[in-house]
Amino acid sequence: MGAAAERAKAENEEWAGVTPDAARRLVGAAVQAFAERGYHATTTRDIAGRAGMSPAALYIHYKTKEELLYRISGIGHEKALRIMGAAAEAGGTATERLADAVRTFARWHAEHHTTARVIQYELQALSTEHYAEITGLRRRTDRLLRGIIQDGADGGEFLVDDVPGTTLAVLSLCVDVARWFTADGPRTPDEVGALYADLVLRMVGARVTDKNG
Amino acid sequence: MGAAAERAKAENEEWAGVTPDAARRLVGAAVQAFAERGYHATTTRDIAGRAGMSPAALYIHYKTKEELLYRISGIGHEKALRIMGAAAEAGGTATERLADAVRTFARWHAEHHTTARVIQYELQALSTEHYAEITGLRRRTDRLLRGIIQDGADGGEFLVDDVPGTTLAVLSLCVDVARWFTADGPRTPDEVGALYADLVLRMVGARVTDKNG
DNA sequence: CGCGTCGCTAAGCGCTTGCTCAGCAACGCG
DNA sequence: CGCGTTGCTGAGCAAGCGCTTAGCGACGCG
Repeated sequence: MGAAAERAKAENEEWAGVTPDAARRLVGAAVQAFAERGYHATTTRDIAGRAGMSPAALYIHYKTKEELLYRISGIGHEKALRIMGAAAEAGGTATERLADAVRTFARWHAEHHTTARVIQYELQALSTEHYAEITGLRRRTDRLLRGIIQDGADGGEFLVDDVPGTTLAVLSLCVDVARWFTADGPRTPDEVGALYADLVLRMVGARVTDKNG
Repeated sequence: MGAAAERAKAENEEWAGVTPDAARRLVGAAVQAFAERGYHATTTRDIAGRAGMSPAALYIHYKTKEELLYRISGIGHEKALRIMGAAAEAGGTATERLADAVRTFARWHAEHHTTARVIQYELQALSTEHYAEITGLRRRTDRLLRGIIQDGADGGEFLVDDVPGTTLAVLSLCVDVARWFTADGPRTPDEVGALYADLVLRMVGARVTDKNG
């Protein structure tokens, strides 16, 4: 299986929850198009074309183009929230949980940079109601990360002056991976995750136990 | 002078090099509109309206809507490059230069978050030639920052495993300020600059000389 | 005054956009 | 077989887009 085929398969699995098949193909096509050109520069004809359909077929599965973006945003942000939740609720020290959170969160933004770019940078195109709903998911993700950092600061593992500010910076750092990451760059998603986990542990003043300790 | 008037004045000074007056007003209007809605969602009628003109007047000063974005991107990226250059070429230790670079660079992205958002997140709307030109400016900014970090690593001031990766992360952190910063948030641009300078010094393993040392 | 120039506007052109609608082939069910 | 349902297409509508063009009032200059 070639690299392109593998990527297509991974992208298909990402939207496994979307049925029927045509609706899933449309979501995949929309993510690609939105990530490449942006929401407003993408036409419904383009999306339908990529999914192998006529423009009219799109409207059987989605009421509007904005609904497609909303569905993508919802699924993507829920996945991001689950990743952060898994790390926050795992056992271990605050240092271990923070490293795990940043490693998996940053890695996901690299591996799924197409989806991540759409859900992080095209939010403003959502309707007011949908925007508010998605913002709620992001606030929950933020709270989980802040909880880990607060734990570490309270327990003396971390040396942090400004917990909300540091949380914001860490989240910002991970999210922005979606902007610059490309599959043909020099770094794999795993490497990005490892690098970022290391950098963030330094940011919070955690004692690093590897070669830099 | 009210806050809004002060902001308008600051925005006017930002484009002082653009003449005549009508062309400058159009640039200001375009920056606001692009930052709010994005390039593709902004109409030439909207830009002209904000500048107090008819749609046709825009085309006396700029050949296309894209040229407006190109001018804004050029001026903005040159300013960003100058900020990074001033810090890189100043005297002092690598630690001092890095702190200065991050403080001023992050602060500019907060203070001019409207402009910064446009030049950092609407680049893909540029023509191929213009995009290449702007990318050149960004590479120069990147090289300046990498130089500082490399100096600190070589001289033993910093403990950095991956200089290009760390440079990328620092730049990404500062740039992303433009995405989340709002004037009505809890932090001033100065505070963002100070916080980010502290966080970045920790990332590179610099010895911190203040209360955290 | 006469006349060209400059900055601008009202009107609108050609095109693309998001979206709709009538109709059609395939299918399941009695 | 008959018939409704499902998933889709070809054609196209109203609206809005970037951009153009003809022309107008204010001004400087001789």
